[in-house]
Amino acid sequence: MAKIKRSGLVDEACSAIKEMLMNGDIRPGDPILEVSMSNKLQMSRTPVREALFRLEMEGFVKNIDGRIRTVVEVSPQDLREIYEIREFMEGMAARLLAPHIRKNQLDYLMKLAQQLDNSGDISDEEEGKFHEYLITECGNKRLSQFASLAHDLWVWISLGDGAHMQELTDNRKHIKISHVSIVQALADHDPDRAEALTRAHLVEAKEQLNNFRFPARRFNRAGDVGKEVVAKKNVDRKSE
Amino acid sequence: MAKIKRSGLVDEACSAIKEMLMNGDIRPGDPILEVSMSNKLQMSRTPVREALFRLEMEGFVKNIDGRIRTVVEVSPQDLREIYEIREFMEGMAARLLAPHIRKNQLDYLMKLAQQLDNSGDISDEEEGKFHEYLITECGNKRLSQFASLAHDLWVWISLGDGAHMQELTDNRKHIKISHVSIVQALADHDPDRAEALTRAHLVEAKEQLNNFRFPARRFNRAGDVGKEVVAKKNVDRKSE
DNA sequence: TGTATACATAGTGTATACTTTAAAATAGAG
DNA sequence: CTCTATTTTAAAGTATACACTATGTATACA
Repeated sequence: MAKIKRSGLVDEACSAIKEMLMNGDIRPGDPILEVSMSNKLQMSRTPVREALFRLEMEGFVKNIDGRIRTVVEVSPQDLREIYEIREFMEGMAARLLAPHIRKNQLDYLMKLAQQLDNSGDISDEEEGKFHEYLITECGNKRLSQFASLAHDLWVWISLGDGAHMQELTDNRKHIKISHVSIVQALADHDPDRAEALTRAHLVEAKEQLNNFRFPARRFNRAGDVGKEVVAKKNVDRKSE
Repeated sequence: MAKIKRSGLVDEACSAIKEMLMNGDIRPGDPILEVSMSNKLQMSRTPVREALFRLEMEGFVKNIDGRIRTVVEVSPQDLREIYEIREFMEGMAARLLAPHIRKNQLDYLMKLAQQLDNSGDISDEEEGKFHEYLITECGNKRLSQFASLAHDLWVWISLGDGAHMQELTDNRKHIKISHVSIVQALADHDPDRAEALTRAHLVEAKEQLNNFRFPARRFNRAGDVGKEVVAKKNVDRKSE
């Protein structure tokens, strides 16, 4: 019997570190050292190393001078880039989906869209579901992969400033382009309209974001990076 | 002064393997074993391993059952996906570039575009330059990165069937949407037109491709994969 | 002869020891 | 006292040894 169980630790390390990122245990600018991380995760450097490489490719970690790895600090520029990519990717997904979309897919999307449009209180999860469904069903694996990566990054960044995102959520109701209209375009097998509406929907959302000022630095750290390296070494628990 | 020279071998391994791919020394379906590769490259498994992970993320290598890595076999589906991504990415790049494009950028592009449109004999390199310039100058680093990756993949795939690509080149002249018209849209700072034309240009090129039938398997291997593992092993033994 | 089980093998996953490098600290000279 | 050169050191890069697992093969038994 094929037991596909290989390569456990690197996946484990990867998701553990991602969780630390999501929880805010490690924050932008924080150094990530192979040894201390491997201690923390109770494994050797090797799988941690690989996990860090992966996270680096995925955009969570950077290697500024080729020496010490740190959690990336998200600039307004980065935010813009990631949002732009979402716009295009999801627009593309809608376009690709339009010609071939099946009835059960339409049913699922329409149900979700109606919920989203009618409910004044939109949860990020529900909203995410809609957009993610377009991505995963579009039929282009590579696109799905890259877009879901961009999505993960976006989620992480969003977590960095809860208050900001709250304001955004409160103002989702002002978005004029409805989810239902997107689904209708899909139902009509109209790629141009599907793409245009999806993208416009996200552009509107972006403008909402802009109205509420992107913070210049979304994760404000009190400490200095250089100092923190030393502190990290001496006692991993000391954070302030 | 600071000599940024770290992590030499993994880069070396990466480009060496990529070159093997480009040269056709290793072909789709061929197994890639860490040990034999590290012997071939005169280095230990560790950097080779990392290089292979990177190449796997980049889409050149796959790990079918979680055990043995092989060079990916490009299906027509894959081809379609990669081309689709190019379409959207380059369209996106043109859109992003349009509002802010500078005079010297326009000058460069226009010169190139005129060469491309006038010359009946279009080299892939020249054609590539134009599209790559859009990508690199669009101002979205992440897009650039992903798109240039897709570009590399495309180049590799293209190399797999010279004859096919020759036919394509011969028929470039039939493409109706000129490069100059794209540059004009950029000069007018018209994002919609820039995007639409760029994408349409690539769609046309794709249709040319379709006219000449995508081969179902672009790299026809005589041997069987399983056999080749054994053969490879024996050869390596001999060389030692 | 066919099937199941045990053993051999080969290849990756993981740990660890060793090497290199760059940054920080310290000492020495101006 | 400051600036530079040298030593120290910490962290990543690299090599290698070891562990685990799946697959293939051979043998024994039905």
